[in-house]
Amino acid sequence: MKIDPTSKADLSIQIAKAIREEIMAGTLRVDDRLPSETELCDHFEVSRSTVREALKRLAAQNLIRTQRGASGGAFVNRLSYDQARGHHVTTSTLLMSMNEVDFKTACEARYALERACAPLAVERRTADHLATMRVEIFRQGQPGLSDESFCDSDVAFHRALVDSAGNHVLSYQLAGAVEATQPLMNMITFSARSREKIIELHTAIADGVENHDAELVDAKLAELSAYTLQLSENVAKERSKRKQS
Amino acid sequence: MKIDPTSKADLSIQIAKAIREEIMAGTLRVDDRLPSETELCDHFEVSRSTVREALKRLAAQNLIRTQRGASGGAFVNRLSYDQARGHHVTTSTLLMSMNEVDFKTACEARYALERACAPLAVERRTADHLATMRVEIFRQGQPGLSDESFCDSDVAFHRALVDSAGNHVLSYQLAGAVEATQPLMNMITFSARSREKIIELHTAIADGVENHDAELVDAKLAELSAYTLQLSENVAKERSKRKQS
DNA sequence: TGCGCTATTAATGTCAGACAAATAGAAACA
DNA sequence: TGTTTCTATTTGTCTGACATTAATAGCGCA
Repeated sequence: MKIDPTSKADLSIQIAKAIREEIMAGTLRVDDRLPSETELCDHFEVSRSTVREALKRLAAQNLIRTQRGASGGAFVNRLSYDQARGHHVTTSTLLMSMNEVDFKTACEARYALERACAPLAVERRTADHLATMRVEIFRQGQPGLSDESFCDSDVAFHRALVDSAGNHVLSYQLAGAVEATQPLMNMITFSARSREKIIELHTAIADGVENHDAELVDAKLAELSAYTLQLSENVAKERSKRKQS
Repeated sequence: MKIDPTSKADLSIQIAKAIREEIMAGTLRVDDRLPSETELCDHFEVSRSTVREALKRLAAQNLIRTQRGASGGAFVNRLSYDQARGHHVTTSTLLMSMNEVDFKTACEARYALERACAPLAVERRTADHLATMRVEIFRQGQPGLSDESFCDSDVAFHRALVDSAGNHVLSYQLAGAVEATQPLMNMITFSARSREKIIELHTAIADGVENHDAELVDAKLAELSAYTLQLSENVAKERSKRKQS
């Protein structure tokens, strides 16, 4: 646990790295207390500001949490699925918006992954998951629902589908793919007719999950993927038409 | 872009959040320069240390990069796939080790996702991907290879498989699932016989990808998944036996 | 004119010391 | 014994200073 003062890298980066490696190696375990800021200053022979900047870096990754007061300090944080999911979604969303990922690529990735959940979902789905899916389908059919709310409900539906596979790790990994496509989905205007079609597919998927029919779920997800893609292409066409005129 | 000084949350957290939201909303775009630290101090009415801690938080998420010197400053960073992948792998690994994810769950998630790539991989694989896969298979057959190196090669093989699907987003999402299982895989001792079996399956997969045979790839991945799981169960049995004696 | 060196300047990185605020635990007290 | 107060410890914030880096303008000189 040492740093190289001659290195070009900023001291706070080096210190953060040193501590991060101790956490990943298991030398520092969940809920262990790190030395106090003053002790870290002594150890690394840097000022308190530098130590603090290093700790903030770690806190930004949810690796540590801090507490004030006597017997406070910085503690190794247990990374929860929720925290990790939130991070993953943020990063995925930014990655896709900054690199101008086209709808086709995003859509393809999303449905490929979702279809991977189908066999597990039909096997393990609980009444809770089914209920959530049905509720969201109902919401989607409400008249006067904004496009944005429709998309929100869509995400909730798909999240329930993914969760019904009963595998935390899978749910976490898919959150990025599913939720990060939402901003792209929000750019699509869903006509009453297209909503009807989507609801029909959602219903078929929910039925398939309920009846342990993996093949049906897979087929309907493929259809949904193709249909979503087609809608996005229509939007693209409309836009280029408007540009010309 | 304001903060609430009466809030309980730390100022540096609030400031980081405010700036992060501007980036996510697109108000601040890639390569835009943020105001200098001094200007941010004036704007948020806090000290420079506080502003700096906020910036370090954002830097830890690769959202900004900083440059010294005149015309330096903090710039909105374009999140690269590599950076995002690195983050994702780190987080996934920690998530799995801290929450004591069992091998079965991790393995199931990993292979479910990998099988989702198969149809795309057989369609789009390039000569490069195939060559990488063959090279790794060759490495895996070298005598005297340590278990760790064998696992490294295994990861490289699977990464090539995933990449051959030709979808950046998919590759990014799967990196977490594939690479984060490596520490768990490293706990398995691969006998000469089990290595032989795995190499056989890898070869069949590579053949399937080369010959555009999605069904074969899918089947062999399923076999590989089952076999890996079986190996891990043997390890678990051995361990419990040793405990009793 | 055009090239190369230097000084300036503006920005981040680091340091030092102070005070504020929170909190747990000890001490004093009813 | 229960409650309050005090104290010590630790993180959060502020202030001001200097170090380091790097772009740029200015200057001298061929």
